[in-house]
Amino acid sequence: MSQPTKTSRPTRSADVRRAFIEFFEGKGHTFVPSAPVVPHDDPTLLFINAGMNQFKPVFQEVVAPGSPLEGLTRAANTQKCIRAGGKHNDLDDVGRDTYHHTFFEMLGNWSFGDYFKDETIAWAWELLTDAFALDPDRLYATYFGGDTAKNLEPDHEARDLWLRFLPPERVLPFDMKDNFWEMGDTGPCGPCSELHYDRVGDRDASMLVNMDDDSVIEVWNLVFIQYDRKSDGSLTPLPRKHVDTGMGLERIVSVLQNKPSNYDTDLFLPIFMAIERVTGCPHGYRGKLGKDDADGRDLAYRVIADHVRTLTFAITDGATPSNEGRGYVLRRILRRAVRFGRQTLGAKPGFFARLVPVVVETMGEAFPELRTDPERVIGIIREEEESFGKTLDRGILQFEEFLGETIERAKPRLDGPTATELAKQSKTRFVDAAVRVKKHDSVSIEFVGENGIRWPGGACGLSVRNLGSYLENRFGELTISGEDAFKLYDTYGFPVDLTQIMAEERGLTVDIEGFERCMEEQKQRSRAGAKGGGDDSLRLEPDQMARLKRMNVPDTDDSDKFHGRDIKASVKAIWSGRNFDEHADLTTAGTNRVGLILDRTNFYAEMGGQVSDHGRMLVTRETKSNAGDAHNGGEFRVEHAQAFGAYVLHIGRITRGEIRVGDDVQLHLDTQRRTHIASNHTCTHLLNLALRRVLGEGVEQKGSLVSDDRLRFDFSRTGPVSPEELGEIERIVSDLIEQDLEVHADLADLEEAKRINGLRAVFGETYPNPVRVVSIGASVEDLLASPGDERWGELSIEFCGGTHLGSTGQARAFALVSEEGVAKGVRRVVALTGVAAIAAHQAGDALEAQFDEGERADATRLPALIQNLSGELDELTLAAPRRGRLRARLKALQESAKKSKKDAAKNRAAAAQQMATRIAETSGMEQVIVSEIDLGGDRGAMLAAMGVVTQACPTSAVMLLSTDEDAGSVSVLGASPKACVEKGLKAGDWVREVTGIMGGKGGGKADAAQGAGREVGKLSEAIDAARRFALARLM
RNA sequence: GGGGCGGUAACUCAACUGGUAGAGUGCCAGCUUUGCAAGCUGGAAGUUCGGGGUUCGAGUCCCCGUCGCUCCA
Repeated sequence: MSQPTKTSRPTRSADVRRAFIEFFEGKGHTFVPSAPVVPHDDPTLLFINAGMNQFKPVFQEVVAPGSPLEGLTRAANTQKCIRAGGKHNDLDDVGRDTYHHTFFEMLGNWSFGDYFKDETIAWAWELLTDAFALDPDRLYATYFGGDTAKNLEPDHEARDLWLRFLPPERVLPFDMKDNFWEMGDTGPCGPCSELHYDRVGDRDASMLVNMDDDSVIEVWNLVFIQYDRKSDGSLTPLPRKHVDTGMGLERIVSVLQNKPSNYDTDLFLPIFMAIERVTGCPHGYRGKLGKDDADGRDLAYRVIADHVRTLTFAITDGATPSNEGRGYVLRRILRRAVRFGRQTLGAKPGFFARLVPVVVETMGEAFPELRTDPERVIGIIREEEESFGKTLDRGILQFEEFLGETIERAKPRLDGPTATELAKQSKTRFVDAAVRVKKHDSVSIEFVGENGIRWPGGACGLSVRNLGSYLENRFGELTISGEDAFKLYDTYGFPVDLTQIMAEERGLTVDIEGFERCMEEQKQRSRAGAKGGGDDSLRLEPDQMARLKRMNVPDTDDSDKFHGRDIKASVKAIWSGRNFDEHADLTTAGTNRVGLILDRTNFYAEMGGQVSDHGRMLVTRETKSNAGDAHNGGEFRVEHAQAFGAYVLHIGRITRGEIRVGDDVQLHLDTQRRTHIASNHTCTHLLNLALRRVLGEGVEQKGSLVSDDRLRFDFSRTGPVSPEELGEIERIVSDLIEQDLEVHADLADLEEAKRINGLRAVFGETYPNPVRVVSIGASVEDLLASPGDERWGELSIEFCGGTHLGSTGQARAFALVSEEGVAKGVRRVVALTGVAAIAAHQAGDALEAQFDEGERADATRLPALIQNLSGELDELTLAAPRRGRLRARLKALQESAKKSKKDAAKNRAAAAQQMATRIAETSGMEQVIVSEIDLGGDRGAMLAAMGVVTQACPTSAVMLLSTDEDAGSVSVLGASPKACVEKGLKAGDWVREVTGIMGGKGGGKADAAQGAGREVGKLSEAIDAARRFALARLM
């Protein structure tokens, strides 16, 4: 008995999204746009997998000052999520049911220490029954029923709040597994409460809740974060309680549209239509599952639709398919989709990339970032599809080889061609295009190819006839070993089930258990390897930060981090990595590193790609309580400084005496290091500007590292940067240094600053307000006075919190030292400044001089010179443009060296030929020719001579000996024509015998052999022995 | 982070337990042929990814590096 709708129910997915957000905006929530699915700054997370990810710092109470999250108490949004690769989701399940996805949207509302269970539950009820107009009789609520073993009370509070809206029989308790949420082993956690919806209605479905029944599904999970779990397992109530809710958009839309499956909604139907069009599959999506979907066609539709969403979003947000980390997850997802498309739907190569536009079209309004550069996404996917095709081709060849070996093992001898030969013949047919038929014996094999990839079976046309039954008749059942199947998978990326299909078509089976065993071993190995490297860096986990707060340790005041002068501060805490200690000294701390927290600091902590300052701390006044002690003047060497939330941890070693909490210390920066860092940082900005000038506006910063000895800058760009362009970039930066422009840095209002013409900000980065603007060549004041001024477009203006030079001239010099690709579409340059840059330029000058000399040098000296120059060219730190030029010159030198070497060889060969002709003439038709020849150690020439002699005297056994005075050895070559071999003279034995006499070794084949003797003096003895040996055999 | 496989002529790939680096395609020249992805003959083209080692001798074996592919974490 559904009541009349108070509000008209939203049905289009776009309306559902909007209605949800507007509902919560109406309840005082701030709309915070979805974070990118690729968490660039969180290496522990492959992808954003829940709405709360971007709010983690708020829950952990570690929001950096000035962050957009600061002061946030209520938020709502729809968050794009990817679940794949982690423990959460098995990729293979996606598409087999109606609700697993690798990509989905999570609608959510949050309270950060603001409202709690009462409002959360009331609003959830109001949204579903009023704004979404769902039938209240079909809703069931669950709450946490407590856990006696863990000493946790049932959440009666939530239960009672539900009873305001629902009868008791539809408010159900569940255990830890279903209704208690934990982020990790430690940290914030708490009970949760879920809303479930009965798709059928007019019944009591309470027994079906949480039973994995397709008709009764969870639609909304409300998490009440009220505890903090300590490392010892105990729970303490949080001072500030939070709410985190999540409602899967795909699922709620299916409910609102009255569809039995997420895939039957308007989120997927347009994609299905596009798949039908792009694959040319004659049948559309039917929505069948499992047994009803016998040919797996609907499964394929679902897999492809899900995966194209994932790939489109992930690539848009900056990830790329690759062979490691999250890139690898993407690669697997893409390949899975491509295989389903090609195998089941008969799609043509490149079909998957053509699905990107439909995703952009349907989702572009909610997620405008999709529209920025869809061509890039299409390009990356297309390339990846193509390389997958190559992988499969290689795998097919390898499969044929293994197949041959398998058959060979089963029955070593065959009449006619061996099975291996058969497989090899068929292999060449694979590589050829179109249709070929190979006939032999009773075997007829037909392969039909299609633009590079040949799929076995069905739709795409590869069929192998008769081979299977032929083999079966001859050998009975054959099995491809687990090792072979695993090797195909492990080394060539060839999917096992494809191996199975191909084996079956040939009447073979695959040892799957053996395969699994190999797989398990591989996993063991990887895990063992992963444990090796321990991370010994000192870190402050959220747990410890909370503890510092309770110890009343104030946030570190870092407002002195820019000026670089010494300051005084006092020690507030000492972190050993395990405990907060009262003191640390040489003996207790030993060589271990400890972390100090001060009330204020002038150290710049590692941030935004800039490394931290180094320096020293000297105890100036000891704490009164210990004034009597003899712990005079402690000294601490700071090797690293890192910010954790609002605390700056100074990491380093005690170098003298002792440091206690409460001590006053003098902070002394390593100013030389700081200057180097500033120089590299300022030049990074100049470089950014120069890159944009030379390579165009398409240059987007993708990463940056500023350290004391170099700077590294990654940017978007397809294809390498030419040496000319590099030279131009280097010149522009050098010019800007030459001009000695003043560097300005000031805080500005974020919105105002964003309007400045020519401002560079990093894509996807969030900036605090007020934001620090670093401008080179114009004061921030001037910029803000007329933000639209065209002149600013020519300047370097960036949001940046780093340390910089006072003016560009202090950098003194700049040298680009390398340029390389780091990922598809991303290039990396490394550069030096200051003395290091000057040194690089000087080294370049010196090397250039050597080149000048080398180009005038005599041909005989050239090889040695080239070796030397090429070594230096690789070893020396040089400016990249110059390196490019010198490489070209080296190439020219090598060419000319090669030419003279070839000429020399030709001359020697001519000489050798003359000598050889004379030998042949004087020897006549003797059966055995043993002759000394004067060719030094030049084996090539000797071989040429041997060729002449054997050609002139084809029936003679020939041995040539040449003394190499320099090396003190005698090279020996022997040749024995077929007739002589048959009589028992094998060239290998002959040479071995002769070289043995001269204290050397040698060997070879029966018809030709070579070796060398060590004792030049025994040459004539050896020659006599050679004759005797040969004649004895030939008698 | 831990494994597996690979890098040879412009391209695609051969080369057995270490023993004179080859084939097809393409290129160049000539011939034949007045046409279309034609035929014949000849030719040029190699730092076998870089460096070190073992060896009488290394494309091949060992070590280091580099690049590509691939699996696992």
